[in-house]
Amino acid sequence: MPQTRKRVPRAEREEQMLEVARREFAEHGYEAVSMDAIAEGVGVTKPMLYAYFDSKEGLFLACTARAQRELEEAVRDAMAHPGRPLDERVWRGIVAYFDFAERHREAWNLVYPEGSASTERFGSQVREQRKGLAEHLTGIFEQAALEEGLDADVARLGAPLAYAFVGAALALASWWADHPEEPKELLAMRLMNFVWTGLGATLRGELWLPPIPEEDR
Amino acid sequence: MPQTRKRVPRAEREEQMLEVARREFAEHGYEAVSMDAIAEGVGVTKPMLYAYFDSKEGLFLACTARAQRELEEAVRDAMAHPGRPLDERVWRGIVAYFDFAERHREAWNLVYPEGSASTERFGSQVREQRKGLAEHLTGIFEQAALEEGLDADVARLGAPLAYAFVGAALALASWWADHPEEPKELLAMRLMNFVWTGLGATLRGELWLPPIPEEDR
Amino acid sequence: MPQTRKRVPRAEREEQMLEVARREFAEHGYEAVSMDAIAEGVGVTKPMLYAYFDSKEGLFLACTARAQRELEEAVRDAMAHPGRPLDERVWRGIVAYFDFAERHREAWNLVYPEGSASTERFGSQVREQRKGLAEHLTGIFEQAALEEGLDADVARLGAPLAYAFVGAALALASWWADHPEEPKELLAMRLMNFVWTGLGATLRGELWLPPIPEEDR
Amino acid sequence: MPQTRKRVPRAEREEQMLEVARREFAEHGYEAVSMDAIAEGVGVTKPMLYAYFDSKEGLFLACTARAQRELEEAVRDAMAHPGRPLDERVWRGIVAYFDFAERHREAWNLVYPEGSASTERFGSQVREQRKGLAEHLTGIFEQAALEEGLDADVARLGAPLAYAFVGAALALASWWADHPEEPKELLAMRLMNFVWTGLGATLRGELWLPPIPEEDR
DNA sequence: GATGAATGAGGGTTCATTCAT
DNA sequence: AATGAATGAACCCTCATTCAT
Repeated sequence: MPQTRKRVPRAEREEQMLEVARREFAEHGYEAVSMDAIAEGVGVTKPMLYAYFDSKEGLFLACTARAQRELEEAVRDAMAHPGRPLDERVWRGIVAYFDFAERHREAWNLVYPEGSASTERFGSQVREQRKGLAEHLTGIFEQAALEEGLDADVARLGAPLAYAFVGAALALASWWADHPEEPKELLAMRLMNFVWTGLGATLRGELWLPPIPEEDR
Repeated sequence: MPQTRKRVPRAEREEQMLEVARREFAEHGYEAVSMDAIAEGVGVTKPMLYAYFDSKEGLFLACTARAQRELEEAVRDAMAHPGRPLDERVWRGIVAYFDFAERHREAWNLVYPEGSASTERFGSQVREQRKGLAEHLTGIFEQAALEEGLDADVARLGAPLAYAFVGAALALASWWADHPEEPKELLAMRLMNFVWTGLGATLRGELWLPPIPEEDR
Repeated sequence: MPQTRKRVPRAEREEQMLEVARREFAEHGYEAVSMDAIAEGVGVTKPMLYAYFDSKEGLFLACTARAQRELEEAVRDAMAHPGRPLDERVWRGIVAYFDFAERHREAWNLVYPEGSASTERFGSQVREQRKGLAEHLTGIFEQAALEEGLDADVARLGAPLAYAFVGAALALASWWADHPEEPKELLAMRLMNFVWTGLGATLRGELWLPPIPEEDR
Repeated sequence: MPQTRKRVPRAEREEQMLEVARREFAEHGYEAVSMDAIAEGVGVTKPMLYAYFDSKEGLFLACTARAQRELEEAVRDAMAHPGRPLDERVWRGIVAYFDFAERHREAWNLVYPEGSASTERFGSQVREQRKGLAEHLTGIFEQAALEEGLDADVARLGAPLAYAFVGAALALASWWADHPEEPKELLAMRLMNFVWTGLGATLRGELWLPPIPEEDR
């Protein structure tokens, strides 16, 4: 005789589930979290989880997708100042990025599960989701390059650099986790300095060239 | 009657085990690999694995530690040209890095399990191991900065930048996995350009400063 | 707000449910069918199923009982030609039997779930229902025997033979499923020839006797 | 710390498992039996079952295959009296059949799970196994027919009749379950009488023809 | 008449790990 | 040095069934 404990409308329950699941997944990783644990955390029984999310995989993917979307939106919004110069917009993006890492640590861990939450076999799917940010940056860079009068070929070089950029930011945020005393703005400034000069030079077509190896001389 | 299948000296067996385990972990991730599968791959029975490595965790950590060490050594060796200028040494390091990613994909996947091999709950331990490279770079940067006459405080700024540097390299290597047509050297050059100018400027004390926000004016 | 989707009178709903349930049970077997699936097939929610049939078991039994009744009626009706000789009546019964197997495959599968729909733990109940046909035949045989002047004791021998008869028919129908090219009438004729001569002889008191075993001689 | 309770060689354990599983499946049907129950019956834990039989399905199929083989062999052996006339050989087969049903009730129930042990979705596989007996009979009938000088076309008619035969025997054995007071030999004689006359006539080419339907006259 | 939300119970399967030989 | 036999503990998932509306 099923004891119906509390009747909560679907949307709300879904919300609760996502919240708990996100926390658990972020903290322990996909494999280490059991559906039982999540259910208990929500105060429901397992079948409800399956009724709403079909499978553990489904629930996990729902969590990451949402976290991804939130991060992307935060950065996007911060950069959406059409009239302003590119460096300022990038700067705002960086700040938003670190801000998000600080204020939504769980979501952030799901997006960049560097050794904390595992992405396991979801690699492809999660990476696909993750591309969003880099692609967005790529677009901005290309456009900016074109506006500055560079030709399309050079502008297209921006793509891998956007990825490198995001990677640098990610690594810095990771480093930050071990040095929480560092103020966020200083961190952002560091990244900006690190990245902006080189980026600017590259987009302007300046080139560093490798020294001719001794053995080739 | 326990059939002693083949008597193989300890060192050799250990080698075989590490090899198989590394391959399996790199390809499927920690959780998805069973001790059964590894034992079968080696051609031994499970108790042997436990006799040599205590636990699954121990075996896994042995794999990552070794992979980590190999990558580190490769980069270190490449940079060990005392007389040469810093830019050249960094350049060589970058090339060695990408080279390693290309030629020892399995080891590389264990070190940077971006969604393929999971690090799962070993986050802390693996990250600890992983620090090696960035720390090494940090040391080099600091020393170079001192040699260039900068004071120690400024030099210490190099640390987070070294992390950012490695992060950028990692992201670029990831991007590379999706664009294998790109020649490795071009990639390395891109990273060098991206990173070197900014790094140099930073180490020289030049500073990009954020625009004063409108609302503060 | 509980959305009352469609108000359908009880009898009609019951009909729909039985139809869907029969189809599902016949195709996948009792255990492999979930109440969810049936409810969805009908376009109702599960509680309705329970309101009408109490339990899964109840629903299933309702399906088989009905299928059983239909088959029985078909054969009965076909044999109900009081004036005609017994062989003709039996012949008509056989034809009706195969006809039913062909035209109401689902119902037939529920009655004789040879490896398709499982009867599972309902063995006793379903077998009880299934007896109907054999018992009916028994009655006819007995009556015919009496009419032919045989005494009651011999007539009673008809009972097991009636079962054997039905078993032979069933097996032949199963064989038919693998040889659908065979015309139904030919099949019926085969069965009739197979069964009628021996049956007639038996009812007439003729006897085949086993050879005296060598070891007894 | 796994408490190794008793060490039993593989072959023996396999035997135990098959025995228990057969009993359980025969009595309650596939779905109603849990691996837990079987394991407990054997005095082992579940993983051992999986180590030896891969899956519940595998275990079940191993049971039925063996039961099938045993029954077939019993009947085959009984009929293997090359010099003797066909009727005697068939008679011996029938007796062996009922004998088996009586003495190995569990195995028999697995082969003909008429409402007791369910064959569920294994229909095709089990039926395939089951064909053996009928096919064997078919062969014997054909050969006998040829020996009696009938032409091949008529002889081939034997196939469906062999199935009908086996079906009749099965039904009779089922009926027997409800009338255990009946001596096995009498049952066999009944079947023989029922079946032999008709079969003989058919193989001799005699034909019962349906009466011309009234409406066609 | 009808529904959405909920549950308890259990089933198959897999795994890391170990004892006895 | 090596193995075959064994286990305890989970885990994912599904199902029949019901309460509150």
